[in-house]
Amino acid sequence: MAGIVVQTEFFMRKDSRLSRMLHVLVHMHHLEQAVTSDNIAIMLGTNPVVVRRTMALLREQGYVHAVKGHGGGWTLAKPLHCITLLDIHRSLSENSLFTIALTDEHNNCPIEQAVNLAIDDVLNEAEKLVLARFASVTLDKLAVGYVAKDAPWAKKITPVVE
Amino acid sequence: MAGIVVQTEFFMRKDSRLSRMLHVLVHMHHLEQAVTSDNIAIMLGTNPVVVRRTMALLREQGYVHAVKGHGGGWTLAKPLHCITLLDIHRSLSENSLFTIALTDEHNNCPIEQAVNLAIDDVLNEAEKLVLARFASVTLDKLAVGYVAKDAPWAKKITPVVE
DNA sequence: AACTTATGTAACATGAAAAGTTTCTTAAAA
DNA sequence: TTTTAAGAAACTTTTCATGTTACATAAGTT
Repeated sequence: MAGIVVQTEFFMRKDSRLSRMLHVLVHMHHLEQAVTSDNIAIMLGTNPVVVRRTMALLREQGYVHAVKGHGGGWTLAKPLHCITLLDIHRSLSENSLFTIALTDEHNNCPIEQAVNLAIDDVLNEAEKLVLARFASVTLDKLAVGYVAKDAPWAKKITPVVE
Repeated sequence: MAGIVVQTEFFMRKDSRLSRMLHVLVHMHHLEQAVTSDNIAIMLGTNPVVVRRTMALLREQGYVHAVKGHGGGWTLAKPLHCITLLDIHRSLSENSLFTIALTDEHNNCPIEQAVNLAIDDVLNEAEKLVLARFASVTLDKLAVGYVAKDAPWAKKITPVVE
């Protein structure tokens, strides 16, 4: 974040985990019960192992809670208004926000330094803006008044008979 | 750039072409003679075919000129003060600046829409900032008073004997 | 004309990390 | 004991800038 970030030979694919996890967290809030990795996977059109892997990063930071066994699954560990986009973003990745990489082929070339500095200045400012904006949005602002208990990925709720 | 950019399943590695090409263009200005792809490749620590492939994108936009055959090579087609960082950036890529991708797993889910809109708002504003800054920097501002005629990648200049 | 130098281009291989998958272990409730 | 669920290890897949090999084309030199 400070100075010239050198990332030659460092590659990164597009990362949709932020979008996916925010989506999941808001649905968890509406459901108000534990959701299994299998159900989340169906919801996201992916695999439960992918879900566990990604959710584990949120668990490590204390935003969700996991319970094993029958009736277990994932629950929110904090109310949505206590979680920001930045919290989730930071939990998921420490990588650069940008697809633009600088070079360090010639550490002593003043032209390369001038080029990298010019690019880095711009990207650092843009990153600051993104992080500040992310910090200003709490997840409850994404929670529209919607409950999808009947959606195909929603956990089947055993009807209370009689 | 407008609305929600949907890019599930679209991946992207880090791209150092902007940094590399700016570096090359400024050096070309200082050298004031045609530079071969081989020499640029040595300068960048890469392959002449990679150089041709990338430089060709700049040639298509009229920023550099290529001459085949003996004594040929690459030259600037415009003075540095007529080229901006944005010009080069646009010549090289139409891809997203960001490593963050949105999802479109559920086009009709208002939560996904709210999530994507929140992220997209932030990224769009950051992108505007980056492009505006890139547009404001002309390459002559990167051209420090440096000439590296003796650098290993610099074209050997036949000394004028007597 | 033959040779040399250079770009142009096609057709491959490579590398990194998220994503996807398979298989197994562990824990907890029924 | 069986079922349900997370946890985890060990893979494969995917994308695209990058790297590489090989050959065609063009232009100056001898």
